[in-house]
Amino acid sequence: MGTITKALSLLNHFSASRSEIGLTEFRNLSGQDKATVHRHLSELTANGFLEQNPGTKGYRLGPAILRLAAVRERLFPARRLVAPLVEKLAGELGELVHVSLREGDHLSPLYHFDALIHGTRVYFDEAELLPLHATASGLAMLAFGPVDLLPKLLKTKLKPSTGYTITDTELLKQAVEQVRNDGIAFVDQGFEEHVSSFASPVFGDLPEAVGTIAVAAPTVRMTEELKAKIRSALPLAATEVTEKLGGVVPVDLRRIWRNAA
Amino acid sequence: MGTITKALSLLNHFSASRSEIGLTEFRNLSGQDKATVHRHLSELTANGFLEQNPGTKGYRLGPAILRLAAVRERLFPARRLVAPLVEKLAGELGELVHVSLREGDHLSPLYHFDALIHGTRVYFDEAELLPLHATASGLAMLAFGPVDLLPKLLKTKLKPSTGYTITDTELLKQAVEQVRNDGIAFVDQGFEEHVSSFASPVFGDLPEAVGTIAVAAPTVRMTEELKAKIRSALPLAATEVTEKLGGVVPVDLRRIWRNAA
DNA sequence: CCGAAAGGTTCAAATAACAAACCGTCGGTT
DNA sequence: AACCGACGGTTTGTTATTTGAACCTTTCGG
Repeated sequence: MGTITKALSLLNHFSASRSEIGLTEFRNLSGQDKATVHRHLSELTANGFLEQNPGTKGYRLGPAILRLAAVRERLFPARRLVAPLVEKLAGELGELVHVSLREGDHLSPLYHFDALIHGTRVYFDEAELLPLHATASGLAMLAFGPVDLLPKLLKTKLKPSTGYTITDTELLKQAVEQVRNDGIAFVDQGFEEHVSSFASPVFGDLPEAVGTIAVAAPTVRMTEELKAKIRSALPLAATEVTEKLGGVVPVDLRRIWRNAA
Repeated sequence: MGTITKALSLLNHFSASRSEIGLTEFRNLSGQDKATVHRHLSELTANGFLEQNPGTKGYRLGPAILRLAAVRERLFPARRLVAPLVEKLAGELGELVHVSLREGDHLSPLYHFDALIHGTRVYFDEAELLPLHATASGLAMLAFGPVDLLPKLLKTKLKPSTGYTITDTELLKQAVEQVRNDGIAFVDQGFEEHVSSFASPVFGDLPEAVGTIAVAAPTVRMTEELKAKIRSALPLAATEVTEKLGGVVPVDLRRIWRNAA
């Protein structure tokens, strides 16, 4: 792991529930040396990616991130473009829908929306990176993303998120193969207990998935009826998102989706 | 300059007018070695801070930035908090108002708003970092920010943005001293030609400015009448922004502002 | 088919990471 | 008041990584 990756990985420890992190906590979370972590934190702070609370000495995300995000959204307004599509699908299905983009060997939430028509709902943290082997989105990404993604992932140890997470190499290969055939991924409680989800890939201008669109619902609500609705709606939504992002769905996948419908 | 700083500095070359940057262009902009730049770009890409256009091979800002920005805004919703105050002041004065936060030895725009009631208006790029010595915001920051900011800046060569930019050490010291006495900074065309601006500091919980609020107008519109309006309105706005950000205005500055009113 | 320009890759020499020990401060305890 | 442990931060000598000049590869216009 290079210096830059180590430093940037520190930023990934922030989430909705952890807004401020101290030096020792960073050391525990990252498993890196204290001196190294401190130098990285100092350098990130000097560049505005972090700022330090003068009272607690804790670090939090800095203003540089907002500035860059404004640039990114101005130049490539992905969030704004996909938002209406996500909201439409969430409304139709009455369940949580999210679009995520690949970020190295994880998926990074871009936008999510929950119609909030049910009492129970799926908690979704836009700060959290999604693992590839534990989520429906991840399987869709492995099946249709860059070819070296699956081999590379199989070389690492697959960490279980729940008791249902696929951690076996062979099973994962089979699951990905299944998704390649179906054009849609289904995972039952692989990432969060009592949550099941479907996902389909979305594409850029190469025939290689850049992200996914997914529907997640509490497992108890995931009836055959809802599954059928999702299976018929998701490919269309994935196509729309792909088009909004300026990409094209590869012909073979388009055929799979057409035959399924 | 450390590895991390070099890598993160690459991100600062993006702006509204430069959305995609190639390897050679990065090398020219940053002055660093091509191999180094390439490794940095690869590592930033692997972490989702950049993504590569497969067609042009150019790099653009990646999805990780959006994800982190969402976290930052959720945890510390500075943008959302100051927006109404900025818009209010912009409406009252009929000119561009912006709030910026310090990011190392520059200022980083947090939010800006222009009432758009005039035909000509000041162009403001939220992607661009503001230099400390050339802008009213910068002088306000130097006058009321961390004590080592001015000495450190004076050790570097002051780059002129226009023919009016202060580049002389002594003149800059005097200008900052003036701002310390007035509690408000005025700069005439120091950063952009035909644009004049006022700025006052905003504070965090330490008696040390964390950012500024500024009004910019075309020089031709900057009449004595407008100047008087700005001088009376800006300290109030700075106080309000400071309070929104959970900070306090130091007592001595509060006295200066009260006496001026 | 050439040459130029761009992206990308190699291998001695500069630089940063690592581990462990150390300093200063804070809050609570005896 | 002396003691303790936890935390942020710094230092030092050794080890590993990064750097940068040169080299290779691909693309594209003439």
